[in-house]
Amino acid sequence: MKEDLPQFNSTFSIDCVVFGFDEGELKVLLIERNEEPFKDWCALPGNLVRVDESLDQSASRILKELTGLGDIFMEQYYTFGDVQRHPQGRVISIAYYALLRLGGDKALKPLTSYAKKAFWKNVSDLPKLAFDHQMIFEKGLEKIKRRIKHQPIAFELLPEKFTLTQLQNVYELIIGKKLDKRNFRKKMLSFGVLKELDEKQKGVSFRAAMLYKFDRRKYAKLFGKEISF
Amino acid sequence: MKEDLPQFNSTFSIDCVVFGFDEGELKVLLIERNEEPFKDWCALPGNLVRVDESLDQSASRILKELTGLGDIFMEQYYTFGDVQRHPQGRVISIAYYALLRLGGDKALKPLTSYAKKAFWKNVSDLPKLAFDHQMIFEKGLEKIKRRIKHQPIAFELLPEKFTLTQLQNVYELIIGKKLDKRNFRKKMLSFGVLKELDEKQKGVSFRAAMLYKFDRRKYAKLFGKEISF
DNA sequence: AATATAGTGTGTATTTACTACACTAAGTAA
DNA sequence: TTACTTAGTGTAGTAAATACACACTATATT
Repeated sequence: MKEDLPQFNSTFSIDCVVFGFDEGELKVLLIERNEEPFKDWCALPGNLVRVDESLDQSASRILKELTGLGDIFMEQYYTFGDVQRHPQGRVISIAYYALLRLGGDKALKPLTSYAKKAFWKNVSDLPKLAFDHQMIFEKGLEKIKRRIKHQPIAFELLPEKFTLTQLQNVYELIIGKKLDKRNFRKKMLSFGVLKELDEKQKGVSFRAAMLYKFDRRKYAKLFGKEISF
Repeated sequence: MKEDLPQFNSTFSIDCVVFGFDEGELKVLLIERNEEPFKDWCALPGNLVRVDESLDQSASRILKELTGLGDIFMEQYYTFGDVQRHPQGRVISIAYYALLRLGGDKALKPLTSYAKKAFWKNVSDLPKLAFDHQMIFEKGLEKIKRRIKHQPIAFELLPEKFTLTQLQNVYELIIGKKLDKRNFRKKMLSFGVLKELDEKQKGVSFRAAMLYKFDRRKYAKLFGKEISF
């Protein structure tokens, strides 16, 4: 059974649920497998953990190979270890979610070196996934839904400079309901973690909105006070 | 290196942070190791995962061996995988916390079949721990601190029947600050997940308090509404 | 028997946070 | 210059969280 797997000293793998926000949609990065098992199926990007790397390093490596980017916001959230989850033997998978800035300038395309095909899919329109990746995805989505309510992770999905409307869109998408614009702004600004820039949105065919950025210093000063929606 | 370890097909282990509440203190269950490495050191209870059991099953088994009890509240919370964390080779450890009803009647003693010694220690007074167990413990404590603010896990630390004062004690201990008694009661009762019994505390040298129990049915009906402190 | 202690049990006023809601201003395109 | 689209703002009512004061019960100590 195990002989089919590449030679690493143990069989644990990392799987990543990579979220991105673009064109008002929440997307997730999938690959198409070109090996058995589940050849030609869609799957979450992942790989075996090498003997000489930590779990976080392994996840970073996978993301780097996949996107070409380093320094991506990423967190381990659960480990899946059902006996039957991999048809060729016992493989335990440590799952990470990652949040990626897609918006605006550079429309990020996954690298083809990593897999035959890699592409963004709207979270509300996923194909069937290989292994137990459906479950891994769902648990990941649930986690960021919970987390966004208490911690400032929405910014990780937006470009450096963003408008309050974009920010609100991210919240609405992830939480899954509409928010009142005035209340949203009031509350968001009241946390004091946003910096208003002297700059406006460009290239839009209507009144340009003010740009803001997330101010990590100010956030650090809050020290545990919750930002919550 | 790896040859020193027992023969399981892969080297994953489970480590458990078992919390208990007794005599107004939050305690954690430790063992004294009687094998190398870290012979005679204190450590968190844990064991290797068997090929034919899932992670949850493995954690349940360890808890059963340790306490003799089944059906313990327990949750996986993080996986530790630094390359150097085990001196004899690469061992990835999946960490669980468990909450145990110690209070009142049966003062739970850990079974000696599991380890030479096993004992309860006050969380604020821990000895040095083997491996990276200090970190595993700290992360576990952090997790339940967070969780108790949003989900009804405090009940898992109390006997079936408990008083509101006991419940408040648990909250204060875990959250780490004093709460106003009247407000605590009002808020706690307003969630509607407690059932007042026709029964009072016994064997106390002062006015006996009303007993309550947590009503799982009512809680299930809330469906996502948060209980929060 | 008096007193100190430690716990239960209720009521109310104040402050704070949440919600609902509609218009004007600015920029673009035709 | 007009039509269109999105940005941006304030207030009032309601609900929730907090802070606070007192009365009652039972026991232990002197």
